[in-house]
Amino acid sequence: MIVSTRGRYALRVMIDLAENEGGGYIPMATVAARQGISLKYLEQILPVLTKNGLIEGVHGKGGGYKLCRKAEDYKVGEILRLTEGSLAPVTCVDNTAGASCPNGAHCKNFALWNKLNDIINQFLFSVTLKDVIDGNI
Amino acid sequence: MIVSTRGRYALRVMIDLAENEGGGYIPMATVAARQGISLKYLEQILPVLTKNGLIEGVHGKGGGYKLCRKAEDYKVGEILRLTEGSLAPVTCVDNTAGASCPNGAHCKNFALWNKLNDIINQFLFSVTLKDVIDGNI
DNA sequence: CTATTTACCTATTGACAAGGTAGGTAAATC
DNA sequence: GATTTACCTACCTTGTCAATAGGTAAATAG
Repeated sequence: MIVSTRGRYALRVMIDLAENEGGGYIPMATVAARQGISLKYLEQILPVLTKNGLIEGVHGKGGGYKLCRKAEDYKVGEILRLTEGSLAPVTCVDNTAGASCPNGAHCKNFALWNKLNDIINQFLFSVTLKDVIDGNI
Repeated sequence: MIVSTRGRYALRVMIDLAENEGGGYIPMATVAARQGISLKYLEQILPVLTKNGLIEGVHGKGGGYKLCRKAEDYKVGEILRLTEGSLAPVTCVDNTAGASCPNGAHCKNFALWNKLNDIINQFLFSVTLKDVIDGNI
């Protein structure tokens, strides 16, 4: 699997925030209930999105989360890469842990995995959050 | 990860068999040594390839393995799907265990995952074993 | 100022797969 | 009959997935 529940849930949260935005902040408990996802689990997935400026979180009563940009200004790949850590389809091309294959230059399969990685990234970084919401795939 | 060592090793074995073929059968111990892969591990990866007619295995002295077709007649995706079981990038579109999402019709993300799955398959089933050997990627 | 609401942080857990190791059996050849 | 090879079954260790649990800190309402 390239995308686990972490990335899938994050995407659903972003879509939920986009579809229900009305200027104010939306508590994560509301989103969790609406989406049928464990609040506690969501709470440990989201911080990476706030730290990287995709969403804004405000404490206290009246607080919650809000998108920082318009839906068309988010690439799906951006959301997934942050929450998943890596979108590499095979360890050989996974650079996140400096783990990419040292033998890459000599391996006949390396070009194959590299191309596969490119294709996946090109797709995921071409689709916006708005595209998903509008069913524009 | 979409492709684990099972698929990667299988691909390397197929390439090794293609590059070293000379009419006879090649013992897996030879391939394992050449590729630096555990023989015991390879032995439990290969049976699915013989059962599905990709390679032929012959017992006893002078035996070993041999490709059944020419290198240009194998699709990389074929080898990987058999050894990995599934190439689905996300459980939502994984049909191998009848596990594909029952809510697919209503889920906004389903189309996204479906397209991603299509793109990956289209690529892997367009590349042949010969393409990999020749660096034609 | 106090109580409440919310985000945010840090373990812990159970299930499962990945990546092997180990030890054998059955078939074919010399 | 001995050796070579494929083939089969069980086990093991490590790590990740998907949560659960129990808190702390900040902000607001009253």
